[in-house]
Amino acid sequence: MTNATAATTTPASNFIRNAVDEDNRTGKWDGRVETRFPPEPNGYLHYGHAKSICLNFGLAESYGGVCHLRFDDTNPEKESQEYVDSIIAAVRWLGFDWKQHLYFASDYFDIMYACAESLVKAGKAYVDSQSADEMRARRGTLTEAGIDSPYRTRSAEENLDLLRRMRAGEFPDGAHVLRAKIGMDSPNINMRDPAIYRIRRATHHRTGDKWCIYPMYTFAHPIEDAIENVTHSICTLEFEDQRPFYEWLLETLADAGHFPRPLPRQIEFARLNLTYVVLSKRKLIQLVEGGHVGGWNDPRMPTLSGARRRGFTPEGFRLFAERIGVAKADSWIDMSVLEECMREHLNDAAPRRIAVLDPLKLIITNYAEGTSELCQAPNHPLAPEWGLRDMPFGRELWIEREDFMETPVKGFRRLYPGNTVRLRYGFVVKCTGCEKDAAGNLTAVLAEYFPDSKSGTPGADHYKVKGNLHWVSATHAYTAEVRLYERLFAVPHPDARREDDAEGVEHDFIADLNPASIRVVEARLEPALRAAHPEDRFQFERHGYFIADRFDSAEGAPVFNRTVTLKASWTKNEGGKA
RNA sequence: UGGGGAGUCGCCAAGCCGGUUAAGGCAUCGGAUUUUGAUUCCGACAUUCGAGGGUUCGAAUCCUUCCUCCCCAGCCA
Repeated sequence: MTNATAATTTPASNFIRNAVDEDNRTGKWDGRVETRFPPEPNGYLHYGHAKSICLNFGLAESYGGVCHLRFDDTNPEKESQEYVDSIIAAVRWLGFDWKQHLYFASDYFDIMYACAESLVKAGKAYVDSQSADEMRARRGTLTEAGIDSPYRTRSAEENLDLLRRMRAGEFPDGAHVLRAKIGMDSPNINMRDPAIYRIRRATHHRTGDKWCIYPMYTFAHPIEDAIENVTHSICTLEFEDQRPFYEWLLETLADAGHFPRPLPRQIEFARLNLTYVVLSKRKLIQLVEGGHVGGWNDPRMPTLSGARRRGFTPEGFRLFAERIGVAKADSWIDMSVLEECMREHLNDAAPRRIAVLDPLKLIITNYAEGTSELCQAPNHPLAPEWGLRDMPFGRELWIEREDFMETPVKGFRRLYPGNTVRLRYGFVVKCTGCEKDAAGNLTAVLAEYFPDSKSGTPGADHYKVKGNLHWVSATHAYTAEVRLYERLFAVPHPDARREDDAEGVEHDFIADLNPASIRVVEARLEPALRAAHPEDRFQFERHGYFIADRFDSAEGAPVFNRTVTLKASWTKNEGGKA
């Protein structure tokens, strides 16, 4: 229908595709493109990961290549199978397929260890017995060179013996560390003999207690890429300074015959920054542990599990990734861009339904009591093939409270005494007044209907009205819980420092939470909605897109989450185009 | 202050190994259609590419000086 569904066709030019094109031109990889999405299973995936996933899988997809799903599980203390499972579910939910390429860094521990021994034998790595503090003290600063460790000159034999005993468990945690031997005077701090293996007695979620030494990311990652024959290793900008070591390691190992050339190439891109949320794991944990949200999959959380419950769609994320592009400049994407991508896909994909979220009784005074009739409404205005559904009409209806004003503001074209509107897919009615209780509170709106104005009947089109309101029969309505979500934070940059923040103190982003990020209402839904299954998505006309909650819905009794509202160019408070 | 990156329309972002009028998307603003104040559709929207110099017939693209922002001193990834 619109471009949302065809969005995956023409990828825009970007520096990564240019690099791949260049490699293809020179025949570097014989046209092969192999990427990887390498999360550490130490938490839940968030919107930022979606960008990386779409980038890596999308790149492979468009070049006829393959993208691996690889778990970078080199730090057992922080990782768990639970995270592995949730990550697999999230990537699969996004619709990507890694074929048989599901890998774990931990499966390469033997090879990595062999590489370490190889480095030691070649005099390119040594066992340092300084404490972490001592190492830090001798690392130098940004402007001063570091100082060689007193253990830096150990012989290859001694280093090999020490490394083997490290592996054998002869030393306590922290007693030694294996370091690459490059140079303590490098202007790039990451090249000042980086640590590549540490002793850590921790049970690994996959290798158990087989190892008591674990490779560092710096050392492990390039090797993982080389083992898997990755061609383009795409990561975020903060690893740029790591690239010289990535290349040093792989060149060194290739020289020693461990890996064939050409070697994989690391390419860095700018990570996603989104307004109105926080994406740092540390802050997300605070939100969960502080009870500010209902958990990691709370629909307001910027996690992929939260997005799924919220009703966001994989297609929407892909459109988003394509729309924001990829570059090296730090940039901020407004949340409205993501929301609009979701609307675009949902507009195509979601059947229409009627829901009254803030019910007000409308009484059709000239409609016979105790009777009702059926009206037909299309499931999608632009897709007649989706068919029609029945909606009962009767004397008493529920309409939206905001669709009536006793004394209308300028530009208001809904219900007010004397005005005529169409009850969508039903009849044209003329407002005759309203009823109030003793306290003066509005209790019902009164109107008369025109029997010859029923939608779909001959002549019904002769009525020209400006307002089209949704409604649901009071005697047939399905009353259900509907959660109305809004943005998690009230400000665009919850983690940015503010003028009035105390010196040296981090801004309290919790204070910026949007108090209206969730509102639960008891809505009146059209009867057809009773049959919705978990994760069925709909557009509630004139409101927005909603999804039946996958966890809280019961058979025949779904509850709904609002994914995103429809765009609104008119509100009675702000006024607008009349 | 050392090193590594980045600065093109309100937000993204092509272009950048010099060459016609600076892609495209989003947003915005007009107008048309519309039984969702939605969608869709048409139209408008950077004499200017962080700033200043310079080279050149010609520069966003080359040289140069400067400014601003981001990243790096874990036995995290």
